[in-house]
Order: sequence, then structure tokens, then C-alpha cells
Amino acid sequence: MWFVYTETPTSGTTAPVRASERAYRQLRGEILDGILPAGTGLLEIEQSARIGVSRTPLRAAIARLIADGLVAGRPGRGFMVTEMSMDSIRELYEVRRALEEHAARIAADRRDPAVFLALRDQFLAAPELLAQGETGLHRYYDLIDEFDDAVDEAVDNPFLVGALATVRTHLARIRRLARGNPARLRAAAAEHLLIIDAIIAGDTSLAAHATHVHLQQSLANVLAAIQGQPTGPVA
Amino acid sequence: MWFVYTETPTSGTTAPVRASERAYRQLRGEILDGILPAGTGLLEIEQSARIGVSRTPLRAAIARLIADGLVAGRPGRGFMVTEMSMDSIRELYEVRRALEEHAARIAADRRDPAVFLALRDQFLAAPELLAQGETGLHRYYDLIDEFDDAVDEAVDNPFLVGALATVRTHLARIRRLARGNPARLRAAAAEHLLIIDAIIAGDTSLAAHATHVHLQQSLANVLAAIQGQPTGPVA
DNA sequence: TGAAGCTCCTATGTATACATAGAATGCTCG
DNA sequence: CGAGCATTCTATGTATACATAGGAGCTTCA
Repeated sequence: MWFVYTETPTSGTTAPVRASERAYRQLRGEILDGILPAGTGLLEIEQSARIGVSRTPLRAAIARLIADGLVAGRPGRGFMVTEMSMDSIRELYEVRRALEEHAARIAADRRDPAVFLALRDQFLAAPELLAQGETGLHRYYDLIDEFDDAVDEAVDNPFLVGALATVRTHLARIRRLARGNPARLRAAAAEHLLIIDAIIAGDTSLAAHATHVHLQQSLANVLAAIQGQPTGPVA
Repeated sequence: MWFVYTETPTSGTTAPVRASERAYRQLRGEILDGILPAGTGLLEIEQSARIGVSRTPLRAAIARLIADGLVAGRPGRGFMVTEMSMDSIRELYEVRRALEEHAARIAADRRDPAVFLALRDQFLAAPELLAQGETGLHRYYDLIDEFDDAVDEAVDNPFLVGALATVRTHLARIRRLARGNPARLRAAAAEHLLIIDAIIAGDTSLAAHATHVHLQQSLANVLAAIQGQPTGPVA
């Protein structure tokens, strides 16, 4: 089968995306969005037919998902989307604390104040954003991503950034659980403001402690949200 | 080509190792041992012929090495073994500090004293071990591995253990540099004893601080060793 | 002589055919 | 009727053929 441009190149960049890349992004997105719930079996033939690529690139995609920790290979019976138990979430936050506290400390030391001053203004407007329903929520999450990116850039350490990326991948699966809690999101925005202020001030210790507090609150909220949902294993 | 048992199954377990697994282990070992120095280009055809597997499993092996951070894919021109600059080493130790301090803290909290008491005895005998030349050195490194395993088991957190494994992978490439320094190895053994004592005592704070000191000393030694070798990029 | 264009070539990306291991299932025997 | 076993089937692991992109080198023109 030859290369076919299925999508109209309306948006400028028409990079010839490799099939393995497409398969990876689609599967990853579907796992993170819960479309493929935890425990779902991933059959090579079935998935390759569904996505529209052959088995070879699909295999490469699954290999990357395994490296990400989103998929696990069972001994003889194919692959499955990994589970996320409450214990797993606690364990994840344990690592997240270690990495993000350290990152906040370093960011406060090496930051470009202008970047975080701009972020500060945006987070000040977050409460109004959160009052705008679904679209505002989406923009709020984009804002969080911008904050993460700013920290990554300030940290300027590929190893640390990579470790944080791994944590954030799993976090994205959990994030959906807190969606229905606007009060928590407003509180989280305020906590982010504290961290940003500490980073702007160059106060490494305060940045780390504010991060610690934020993560503790975040974890408590997530665990409480799961307790409220008697659906058993977290999707 | 059918399956051929190249090696005599003298050792009991004759698990039918997959070709991709063999290729991965061999390449990984050769990179860690410096047989494949940083910057070496890895051509699929060439390497698959050398190792004796086809391109498909070799590709899977390289994908895993990329996930490990040992190999990087260049845009159009194949793959190469990643470089390890002095800056990279500093960055690696920055993450290592965050993770191992946290791990030491947790290990001190959740440890099984008996395990670390046994390790303590072995580390007490380390100086004599280090006087036995090459074989003693080898056994000393095995002892470090046992210590790491004990910490991993005490921590009991797959995410943290995984992050530590990534760091240790890169560390293995660096470790070769400190080989010729027995004085440093004896000092390192003493530092490990301090950490072990703190873990046995359940002193989380001391365990973290002792780890911090140990890593600071280790980094200083590694950087000094590189300065002494005018060979430029670290293999 | 230098730079630009073209051509060829190499190495990767993809598709597919084939072998095999492990599990589910049904059969048979006690 | 239950347990053990053979069979079959399915999904992965591997090998290989083919298309293509990107670069190196050569040629040609100004």
C-alpha cells in the first residue's frame, strides 16, 4: 500500500507523519481520555485494522506505550492497558512530590522572572476562566500546561524534564477524576499562584514548600473523588 | 530461519529468549561497557548482521534503548549512542539526588531491619574486598547492587523504582570512570555504611542527609576523574 | 573556480508471509 | 461425572520484500 494523504493539508505544516507516530498518538490519547479503559486488551491485528496501519508500526507504537507505562505485556496473552489503583496513585504522587519539589526549587533559582510574571497575570484571571464552563476549563488546563512548560524551561535539565514527563503522563489519566469539582480547581489556581510568586521572588525554599502543600491537597482531592465514585478500578 | 539453540543449556533455565531480548541485552551491555562509545552510529542492517537477528527484532531493541535514553534517533540519518557530557552528568546527579534522597527517606521508614543489618556486615568487610584486585572490585559492585535492590524493595513503589532504574542505567556508563580510584571506593563504602545505619535506625532525616552527602562526594569524584582524562567526551 | 542542480545510493519506514507458543476447548478414559 | 490429554486456534515473534526520503557526490553552468 502506497502513501495516501487522507487528511486535507489545510493547516500549514504537512509533515509526513509516520504511521507509527499516528498510531502512538491515537492510542495514547485514547488511553489518557479513558476511551480505552484500564484492563482493555490491545490485540495487534484488531488495533492495526482499526487505526489503519499495518502491524509493524503498531508494534512500535505499543512498544513506546509500554515504555511510558501505559500498557503492559502479559506473558502469553497479548497486551493490556495498565490499571490505576488507589495505591498506584499514592505511589505516583510520592515520586511526583520528589521531582516537582526539586524542580520548583531549581526553577526558583534559575527562572526568567518575565516568564513567570506573565503566567502570574493569567493565573490571577483563572477564577473567571473557570466560570465559563467547558471551554474555560479547557483553557485552564492549557494554562497549567504552560506553567509546566515554563518550569521545564527554567529547570533546563533533560533528565529531570523527562522524569517529570513520565509522571505527568500518568497524571493526565487521573486528572479526569477531579473534573467535576470547580471549588478544588479554584483552590488549585490559588496554590499555583503561591508557587509562582515564590519562583518570581527566587525563594527556593518557599517554592518547594508551596509545591509540597499543593501536591498534598491535590492528592487528597483525587483520593476523595475516587472514594465518591463506587466504580471500582479507576478508568 | 528456524530456532537454533546456539548455547549449550548447561545452566538450568533454558528460557527461549526472544531475539529482540538478546539484541537489547547485548547492545545495552556494550553501550554500558563502553564497547560502543558515545557517538557511535547504529545501522540497522549492520547491527542485525553482527548480532545475528533480523531487522525486526533489532528495531524493537533499539526502540527500547531509545526509551532508556541510551540511543537517540537522528532526523534522517539513523541512530547513534547518546553523548555524556560533563553537563549531562551534573544534570543526571541533580535528578539522582532528588530521587535517592526521597528513596532513602522512605526506606528508613518502611525497611526490614534484618535485611539492612546483613548488608551492614557486608559493607564492613568492603575495605578488605577492595584490596583483592579485580575480582574483589567486581564483588564490591555486586554489593552496591544488592544495596540498591534492598532499597527498592523497602521503598515498594514501582514508579519510584522505575525512575531510579533509569538514573542507574546512565550511572553505569559513568561508573567506569571512577574505577581507578581505590581511595574513593573505600570512602564511598564508609558513606554507604552511614546511610545503612540511618535506615536501620529508622532515622528518615539522617538517611536523606547522608545520601545527599554521599552523592555530592560521588559527583565531585566523577567530575575530577573526567578532568584528569583529557579524552574530551566521556565514552 | 565556485555554486547550484541533479542523480544515485543508502538506510529507514512499512507491509506481509510464515513459524510458533500458549490457551481454550472438546474428547476420551477411568 | 470428573480429570487428564490431545487438538485446534489465535495472537505474537520473526524474516524479508518493497517503497521512499534524505544525503553525498558528481556534473554542469556562470
